Formats: sequence, C-alpha cells, structure tokens
Amino acid sequence: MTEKQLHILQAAEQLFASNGYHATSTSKVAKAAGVSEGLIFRHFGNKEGLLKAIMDRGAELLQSYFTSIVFEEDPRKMIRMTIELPFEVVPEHADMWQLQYKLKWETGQFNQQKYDPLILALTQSFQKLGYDQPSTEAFMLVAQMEAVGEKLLFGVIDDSEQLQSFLLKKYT
Amino acid sequence: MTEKQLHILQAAEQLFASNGYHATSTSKVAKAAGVSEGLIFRHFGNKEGLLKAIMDRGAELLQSYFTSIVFEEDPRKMIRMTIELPFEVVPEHADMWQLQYKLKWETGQFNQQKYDPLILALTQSFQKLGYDQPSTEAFMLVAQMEAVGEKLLFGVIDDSEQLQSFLLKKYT
Amino acid sequence: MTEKQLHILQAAEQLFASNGYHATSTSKVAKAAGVSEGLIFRHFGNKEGLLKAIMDRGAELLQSYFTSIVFEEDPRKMIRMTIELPFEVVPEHADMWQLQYKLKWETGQFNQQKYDPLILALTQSFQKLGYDQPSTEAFMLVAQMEAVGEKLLFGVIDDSEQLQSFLLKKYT
Amino acid sequence: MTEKQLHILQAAEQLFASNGYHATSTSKVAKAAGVSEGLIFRHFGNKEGLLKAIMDRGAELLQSYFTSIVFEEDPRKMIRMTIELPFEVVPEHADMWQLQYKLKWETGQFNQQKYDPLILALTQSFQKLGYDQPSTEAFMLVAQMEAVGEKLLFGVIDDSEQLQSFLLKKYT
DNA sequence: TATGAATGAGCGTTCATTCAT
DNA sequence: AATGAATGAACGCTCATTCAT
Repeated sequence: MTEKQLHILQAAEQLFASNGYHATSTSKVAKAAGVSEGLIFRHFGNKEGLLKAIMDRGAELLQSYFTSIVFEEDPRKMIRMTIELPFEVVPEHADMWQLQYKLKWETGQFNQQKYDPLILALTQSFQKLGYDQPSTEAFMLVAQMEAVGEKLLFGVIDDSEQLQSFLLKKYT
Repeated sequence: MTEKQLHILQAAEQLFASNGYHATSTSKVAKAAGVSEGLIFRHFGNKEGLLKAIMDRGAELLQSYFTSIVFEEDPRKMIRMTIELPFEVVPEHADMWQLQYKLKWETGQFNQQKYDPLILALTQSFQKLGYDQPSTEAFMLVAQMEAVGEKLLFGVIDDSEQLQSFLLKKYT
Repeated sequence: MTEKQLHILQAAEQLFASNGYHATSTSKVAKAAGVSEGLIFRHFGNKEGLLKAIMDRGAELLQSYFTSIVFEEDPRKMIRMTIELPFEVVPEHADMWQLQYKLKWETGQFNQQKYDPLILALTQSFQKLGYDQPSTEAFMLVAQMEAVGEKLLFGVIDDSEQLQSFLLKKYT
Repeated sequence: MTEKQLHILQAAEQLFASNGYHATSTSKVAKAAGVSEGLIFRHFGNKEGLLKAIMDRGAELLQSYFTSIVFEEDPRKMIRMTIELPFEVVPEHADMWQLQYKLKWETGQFNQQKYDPLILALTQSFQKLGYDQPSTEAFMLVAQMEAVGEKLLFGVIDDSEQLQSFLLKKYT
C-alpha cells in the first residue's frame, strides 16, 4: 500500500461518509486526496472497488472490536462492554460508522451476519445469567446499540453518559 | 393536486424507495409516471422539490399514526401501541418506510423532532407508571421501535410475533 | 427526422469516413454538426447507434443502385452497368464509400450478402452469354469492381476512363 | 533487437490485426507481451512508432514474396506465381495480412508503391505475351489478387481451389 | 535495460434542467 | 397544462505518455 493509495482511501472514506457514495464523484475524491483521478482506477479498478476497499477496512476494524468482547468470560462484563461499545467507538471513528450506516441503506446490502458472532456470544451470557429468552435478549441488545450509534452520529443525544449509565443499570 | 401530479409522486416514491434518491433519474420517474420529463419541473420546480413533496406525504402519514397513540390515556396501552406500531405499519407501507430510512441517511436530513410528540407522550406514561428515568425510557423505546422497523424491512427477523410478545412482556 | 438529426448524421458520416469510427469522438461529431453532444445520445442511443443509422442510409443507397442493374434484361448491358458502377458512384458519394470500406475492416463485420442479389443476377447474364463458370465469373467481376472502387478512393488511378474502357472491352 | 522487443512486436501485431490499431491499447500490448508499459515507449518512442515497426516488418515479408516472382523469366510462370500468391500466403500469414488490410483503411496510409515492382515486372510479362494494354492488365491482375486475399481473410470463398484454377485458366 | 506508479486529457454517456410549441 | 427537443456540465473510466527508481 503506497502513500497515495492511503490518501485516496482516507479521502474517499471521509467524502463517502459525509456525502454518500453516489453523491461523491471520483474527481472530488482525487482532488481531496491530492492525486490524479486516473490513479484511483489504477489502484482500485473502479469506483465500486474503492468502496469495497474502504468497507474491508471497516469490517476489519469492526471485527477487532468484536473479538475483544466475544472472548470475555464474565457474562456481565461482556454485556457491559457491548453497551459501552457505541459510546467509545462511534466518536472515535465517526466517519467509518457514518459510512457503514449510509451504505447499509444506499446499497441495500446489509450484512446482518457481521453481528452473528457477537449475538451468539451474548446469547450464552444471557443464558448463564438465567434470562428467559436469551437469544432474543441478545438480538435486541445489539439492535439497541446500533440505534444508539445512529443517534450519536446524528447528534441527537444530549447527555450520552447518562444514557450509558441508564443502559448499564438496565442490564446488570 | 392533478391526476398526473399524483402519478409522478407515486412513481417517484416507489423508485426512490427501491433505488435511492441519487440513483433515480428524473427521466426514469417521468417514464414510470407516464408523463413528459418537463412536467416534473413545472410541478415541483426541481428534483429536490419532488423529494420534499414525497417527504411531506410521508411525514403526514407518520403523524396520523402518532396521533392515535399520543392521545391514548391509559399509559400501558400507549406503550403497547407503540410497540405494535412497527409490526403493523411497516409491512403495510413498506415502500414509504424504506424511503424514509433511505433518505434519512442519503440526504442526512434526519428530523428527530418528528418523534418529539410521541416521546413526550411516552415520557408522561412512563412517569405515571413510576419509572425512574421516564424520558430516557421513552427515548430508548422509540429508538428500539425504529431499530425493529429497520430489521423488519431488511427481513432479518424470523419470528416477528415472538419478538413482539417479548417486547410487550418487557414493558408491561 | 428533425433538421438537427440530419446535421448529426451528415457530420458523422463525413468524420467517420475521413478519420474512422474509433478515431472520431462524439464530441467532434457534435461540434461539426453544431449541436450539443447530449443530443447525439438522445437521438441515436449511443455511438454505435449513430454508426448503425449511417450504415442503414448507406445500405439503402447501395440497394437503390443495385436494383437498377439487377432488373436489366440485356445481359451485356447488365455487365456494362456493373463495370460503370464504381466509376460513377464512387466519385459522387465518396464519403459514404470510404466509410463502407473503412468499417468493413474496422468492425470486421463484412456483409458479403449485400452483393448476393447482384452476383446472382450477373451469374444468369454470364450463363446466357455462354460463359463456362458463370457464378465464378460474376463473383470475380464484383470483386474487381470493389477493388476498382478502392483504388479510386485512394486516388491511385491516373486515367480512370482508360481503365473503364479496358474493362468494358474485356467483358463484351 | 532484444528478445523483449520482439515479444512486443509480436504481441502488437497479433492484437492490432485482430482488434485494430485504435482499439488496442498500449497497456494491452504490454500485458500480452509480458512487459512493462514503459518499455514500449523506450523502444518505439510512441504508439505510432510501434505501428511503423510492425508495418516495416510486414513490408519486408511482402517484398520477400515479390522478389521470388519478379525475377522469374518465364512470363506465364510469373503470372501463375502471382495468382497463386494469395492462396498460399494469406492462410499462412493470416495475422499479418489482416493487419495490412486493416491498417490500409484505418490509418489511410496506403502505399500503392509497394506493388510497383511487381506491377512493372508483370507489365513486361504481359507485353512479352502480346497483350494489348500490358500495364493495365498488370494493374488489374494485382488488384484482383488483393481482392481475392481480402475475400479469403473474410472466409467468403467456399472453394478456393476452384477459384484458383479459374483464374489460372483465364490468364494462360 | 526495465519497471510500474503517476499523470492529465479525452472518451462515451447520463443527467437535471430549460424552453419553444 | 403538457410535451419533448435541446442543452451543457458532470460523471466514471481509459488512454498514451512520463519519470523516478
């Protein structure tokens, strides 16, 4: 990965995230990356290839967060880590998350399976804690964290710490 | 509103919903509506005006659903109605909902205020029922219902009745 | 067929003929036709559609020449008319002929069948005149006329009248 | 001429022949030759230089065929060899011939002079045999052989042996 | 000699929009 | 109110060519 390739990826990630995939032209990406437009196509084949490269980076990041949760043995701790996830990771990688949410709708290709390992692990945790319908609990917890991430991105949450402690109290 | 105006709106609603705003050309809308290209611009000014008209129709529909909930006096019943909302309304008006979700991200113009009356009313209900943090409860309930609507649209919920009863049990 | 459509066809015919299909850009065609580039695509779909429209016009012209020959009853006269064909028609419609020859090679889609009616009619004439292998005679006569047309276009024939009378003498 | 230079020439010859000059990109040539893109330009200056090098090779090959004919002393034998030329040489070097024909039209740079030595020699042969207009006879014989070569390349000749003997009978 | 990253102009095509009818 | 021919800017992408290594 050359330096310019990275410039392209970063510029595209930021522009796709803030304006959307279709509304971002390759020429704008090139300009923002300080690179000729042709270089995008040499390195990524076409615009969709560029998108895919970004998505792959995002998926890797997502996985790296999930693994640290999934292998946690203490069920309460695992749930706590899940709840903390959006509050920590969304502000830190806002661009990437905005992009993930945007593309979920723009491309219509939502890959629910990404969350499967997390949901499975949470199911076991809820089971250990004696919940009635552990898999549904896990499903809805993850769904809520997605929703919270969304709201954080849109900036409609005034007091995020209060919301976080509210959620933690609910599940522990 | 002439008949042709309505044709345009319906065609655009369906196309925007399934393909997205940017990926739908005005010429495709015109063709689908059985109308000349120019007519769209005579009636709606420009493509964005067409979008706005559609969004307004959607907002009206949304409000009509909310009002029946908001004026419910029995707090438990109001909460139940809120939970039932996505399970009933999303399958019935899938196009419109898909559109609302899509545009929320594609245009970035999400209007959280739409939910304010509902959240406010729910806050009062939770208060009546003695919940600790009624406004946060209301906020998260609505957020969950949004998330459930999303999942229903994507078809990743196997047993929607079971999920519905799970949620009802949680809140009553 | 509007006036501008005709302008486009004429400009394209001339440019394709002198520079070739691939070497002629649609923007050059538009400029030469005094028309916006987009109009080409509205009327002809794409560049290939433009080419096809030109080829169709050419085929019509070709057919109109052939019919007057094919229905000639006097075998000697039919042969004479065939021989005279390139000397008359090539100078008059040089652009169109240049284009036909160019595309025969550029696109690789040579349609020998175009000549079939002419070859068939000539075969009968040679037969009437008692030639040994009338169909081969007809085939080679047409091939020679194609070759003469080529040479005329390239301007490598000094004395075309002398060549014409040479050929006439050969076959009568 | 290094080994890589030869690879480039062969790849370009084959690609130009089958797809045409304009439709063949230098990058495709480089890939087919197993060589970096830059090397083409180091060796041949630019794309046109590459074309020229190929044409020169073709002209050499053509000349080598002509010389064996031109120095034939028996006039009937010389004519026979000329007639046999396309039937022998075209199937053997189809690529090269296709290229020569294609470029004749695509680049417009047809060099009739290539045939001059052959036409001159044939003129003398026809003179020896007492033909009336020997130079025109020679010109048209060569033109016919070009046309036959064309038809062979396009695969529109069913029985090439019959055609060959037809032509031989005509001239001997 | 040879590579391949990088360029910038140009390509065919689509699009939102205008306007004479 | 309604049409559809016409526009021109932008789009994604390809290309011949350059140059540091």
